[in-house]
Amino acid sequence: MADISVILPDGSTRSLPLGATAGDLAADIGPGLAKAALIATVDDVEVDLSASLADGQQVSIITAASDAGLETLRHSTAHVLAQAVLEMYPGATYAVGPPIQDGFYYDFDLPDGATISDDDLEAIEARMQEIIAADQPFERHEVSAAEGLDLFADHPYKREIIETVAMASTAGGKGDSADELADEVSGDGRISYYRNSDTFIDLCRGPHVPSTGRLGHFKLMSVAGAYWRRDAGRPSLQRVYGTAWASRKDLAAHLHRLAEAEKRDHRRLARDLDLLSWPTELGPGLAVWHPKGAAVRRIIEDYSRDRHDDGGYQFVYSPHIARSELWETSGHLDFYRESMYPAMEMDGASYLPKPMNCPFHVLIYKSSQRSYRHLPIRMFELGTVYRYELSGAVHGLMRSRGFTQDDSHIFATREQAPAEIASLLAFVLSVLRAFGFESFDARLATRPQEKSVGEDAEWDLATEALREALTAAELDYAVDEGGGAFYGPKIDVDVRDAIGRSWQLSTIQVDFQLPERFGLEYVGADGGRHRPVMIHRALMGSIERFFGVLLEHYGGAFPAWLAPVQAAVLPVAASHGDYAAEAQARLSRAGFRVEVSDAQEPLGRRIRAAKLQKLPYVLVVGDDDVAHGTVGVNARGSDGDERGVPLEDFAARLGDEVDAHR
RNA sequence: GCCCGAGUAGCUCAGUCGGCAGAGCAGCUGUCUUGUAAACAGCAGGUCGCAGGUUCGAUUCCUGUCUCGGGCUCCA
Repeated sequence: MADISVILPDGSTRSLPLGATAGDLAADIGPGLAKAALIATVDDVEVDLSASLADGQQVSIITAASDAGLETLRHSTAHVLAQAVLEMYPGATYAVGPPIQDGFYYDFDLPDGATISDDDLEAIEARMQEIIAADQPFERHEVSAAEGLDLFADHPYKREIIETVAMASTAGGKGDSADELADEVSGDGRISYYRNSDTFIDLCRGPHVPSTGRLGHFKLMSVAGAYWRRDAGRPSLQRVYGTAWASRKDLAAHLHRLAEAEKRDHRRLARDLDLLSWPTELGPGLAVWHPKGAAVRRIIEDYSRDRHDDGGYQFVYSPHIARSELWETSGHLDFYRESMYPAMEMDGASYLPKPMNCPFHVLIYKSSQRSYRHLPIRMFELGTVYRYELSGAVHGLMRSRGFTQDDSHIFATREQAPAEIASLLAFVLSVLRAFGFESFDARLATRPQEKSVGEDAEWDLATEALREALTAAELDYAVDEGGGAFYGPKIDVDVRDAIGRSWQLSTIQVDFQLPERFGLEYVGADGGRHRPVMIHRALMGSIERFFGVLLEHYGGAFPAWLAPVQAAVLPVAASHGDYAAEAQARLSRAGFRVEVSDAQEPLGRRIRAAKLQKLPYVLVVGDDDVAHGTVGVNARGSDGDERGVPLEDFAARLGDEVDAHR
C-alpha cells in the first residue's frame, strides 16, 4: 500500500497510509493530541479532522489551545444551539450563527412572532446538553447550490444565503452584501452543510469539531433583537448569545471576569460612591456631578491644564451655541445634521448647540493675520459639546449627549505637521500613562468612501504623516479602512484597563478641509500667503468618558492623588474627637482631602463604612495617639494596621504617594 | 431610531390568582463611648414610572407613553 508524506509545523515529515485523514495523523502523533484535536489546517486552510490528506501537504492539528480551535468550538456550539431551538420551537427557522469574542450567537425567527425570553435559556441549555451527551457526529456534505435550495426549502434565510453567496459567485464576482455572509458557505457554486442527526442539518462552510461530545463548557447569556443582515428594513430576529470555552475552568474564569466587570460598572460605582447621578428629569445621557465626583473631575481637569500649560498650549473659551451659518461653512450641517440638536430660532437667525469646538478655534485663528513665525499655534479648551446620540446608544458616561472634550487644535505649516503630530502622539501617551494606563492599541483610520470631502492627494499626504508618527512612537497599529472623519484621516488610541478591556480615548486628526473652508492663511517667509494645516486632538476624548473608564479601571479605588477623600480620621471615643479634628485640620492645611467620622457609632461600623467607600486610608486615633501625636494607619488593601505612626510621617507618606500618582 | 426585557421606599429585592403595600440596608431620633469591616431601641419613608381604558374596585388585566438594561445601528 502506498504511503503519503505530510509536513508538520516543526518542519518534520510523517508518513501515513494513503487515504489517511487529519484525525488519523493526530492519532499517529499521539493519543493526547488525538483527544485534544478539534480541526486541522492543510496548507493553511482549516478542515475537519475527517478530511483526507494528500502527499506533500503541510498539516497542523488544531486544538482549543489556539484561537482557531476555540473559534471552531464556539461555532459548533452555535450549531447545537440552533438544533435545540429548532427542536423546541416547531416552525422556527434559523439565520446565521457565527463565533464571536468569547462565544457565539445564533439568530432565529420564531413562528407567529414568538420570542425567547431570558427565562427560556435554561431549558434551551438543558436540551443542548442532551445533544452534547448524545455525542452526535458533525458530518460534512457538499452539494450544488440548486440541491442546497431544495434541502433548505423551508428555511428562507438559508436560501437567501445560498442565493447571495453561492449563486452570485457563479455569475461572476460577489457584491458587498455577499461578503458578510461569506463565512457561511464557500463561494464556488457548491455549498457545504453539516448533518449531526437525522433531523438536523445546517448550512455551513465549516470546519466543525468531530462530534457534539467535544463541546459542553458553555452558557447561554442573553437574548437580543437583531436585524436580518444588519438591515433595519429587514425582519427582526431573535439573537441568542452564548459563551463557550475549552474547559470548565475557562468557563468559570470567564464568568468570574464578567462578574468582576459588573462590580466595576461605572454606573453602579457612581451611585455607591456618591459621585454622580442621572436624574430622569434631565433626559437620557445627561448627568449631574455630586461633590465627590466633581472633586475627582476637578483633579483630572487641573492635571490636564497643567500639562497643556507645559506643552505650549494657549487656553481659549468658546460659547455653546452658534448661528447655523457657521455650521454650514464648517460642513457639519451637511454631514452630521442628524447628530446635532435642532436649531433655536431667535431674532431672525437660527442657533445650534455645538457638536464640536473646532469652528470656534478656527475663528480665533482667523481673528488676526498670522505669520509663519507664529506657527504652530496650539489652542486648548475644555469645551462642552452636545450630540444627539440615538436613545438606544446612550450608555452612562461612556456615551452621553452632553460632554466635555479636552479639545485642542493645532495650526501648523505643512512642513511642521509631521513633527507636530509625532510630538503630539508622545504627549498623548505621556498623559495617559500618568493616569495609570500602560497598554495601548492604535488605529489609523483612512478616508471614508462616502461622506468625505477633499482631494485624494491631500488625504494621502495626511495619512502618511499619521503613519510616520505611529512608527516614530513605536506604537503597533491596525488600519481602519474608511474609518476617518469626513474632513481627514485620524489616529485613534485605545487604552487597556485593569481587567483587559479596551476603551477608545484619544484621537488625532489631520484636517486640510476646515482651513480651506474658512480660508485660513499665514504669511510665509517668502512674503506669500499660504494655507495652514489643522490638527484636531482630543486626548482623554471626553472628560466624562475618561472619568468613567478611570472609575472602572480602578474599580472605584482611586489612587490617592485622585481619591475624592484621601483619608478619614476616626476617633475611638468621643473624648478623642478634638484630637481627630486637629489631625484633620493639619492634614487639610497640608493640602490633603480628609474627613472625620465622629464617635456616634461603634468603631468597627465606621471602619466598615470607610472601607466600602474605598478610601485610601483610615486613620484611627485613641488615647495613645492623643498622648504621642500619632495615628493608627489602616491602608486600603493592606491586611493589618500600623499603630503609633507620627502624624508628620503619615503626611509625608501620603504626599509621596500623591506626587508619584500611586 | 429598531428588537428583546425590566420599572414596587434612597439602595437591593419580596408581594398582591383585582380588595387599605412588606423586609433588609441606608436615613432620622434616643441610648451606648467604643482600638480596626455591621451596638441596641424607636421613628419616618411609597399616587407600586406616567397617562388612558376595563372594573363596584387597578400597583396587579389591556393600550399608549417615558426611563433604564441588553443587543442592532451609529459613534465628528
